[in-house]
Amino acid sequence: MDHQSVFDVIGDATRRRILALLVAEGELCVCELMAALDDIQPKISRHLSVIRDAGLASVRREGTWVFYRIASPLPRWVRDLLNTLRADAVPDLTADRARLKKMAGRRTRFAA
Amino acid sequence: MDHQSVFDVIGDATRRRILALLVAEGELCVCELMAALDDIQPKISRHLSVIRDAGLASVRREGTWVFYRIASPLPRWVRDLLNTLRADAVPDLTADRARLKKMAGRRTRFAA
DNA sequence: GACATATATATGCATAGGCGTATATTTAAA
DNA sequence: TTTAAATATACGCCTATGCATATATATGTC
Repeated sequence: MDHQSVFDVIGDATRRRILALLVAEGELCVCELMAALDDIQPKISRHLSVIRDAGLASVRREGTWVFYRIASPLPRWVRDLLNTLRADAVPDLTADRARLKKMAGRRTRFAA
Repeated sequence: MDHQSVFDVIGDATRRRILALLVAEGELCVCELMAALDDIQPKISRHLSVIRDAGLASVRREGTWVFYRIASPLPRWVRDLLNTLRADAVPDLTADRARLKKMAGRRTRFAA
């Protein structure tokens, strides 16, 4: 676990929004993150790869969907750092969670 | 308190070393930080101005010396963030504190 | 005022990193 | 095996930022 790369990850606002959502919601797929952040797919995907390469998230594939979650276990200082990414530290988080909740047809394949 | 500028501050390794020292030691002047980090004055000074401009440190002048300390009060999330800058998150901290302790003629003017 | 100490800032350079667009890959279904 | 959906990557562009060096600005002493 490289220290600088961890701080590089949380230095970007989009990545903080993603991490804050993963901390708050657990596992999310790329399309859910697109809906929550209201942003385009390549951007979300590229930031996710940065997060993953730093060892902060792990990936699980299910069909065409790819689910990301906070990696575990993590060093204590990294967990502490991620736990600071609450709504006061990431102001977009509240709106992002609201958009996620309203996401049309969310995980319909599971329901079917 | 601008969120991005706070994360910009802690994104730099030198600034994390400075902040970690201020959290651990309290008030320090520029020359003490130069000794602790074993680095040149303009570099330390420039990083200190970034830290100060972000509202994370406050300044007190005493003769030719300028002392920096962690600003107060700070929003909870900022305090939480700064409190993660312990020795596990800032590996240089231990060596930096050791150099500070050994600093020749530290604060002789106070002793005199 | 002249000088020394401590600190701050300006300048030019080099590099890193984020963005949008386009395209590639993977998986499932028909 | 063609098609569609979901995700990943490549490319060129632009900006931001850190660095070293040089210089400027206090502050105190003689």
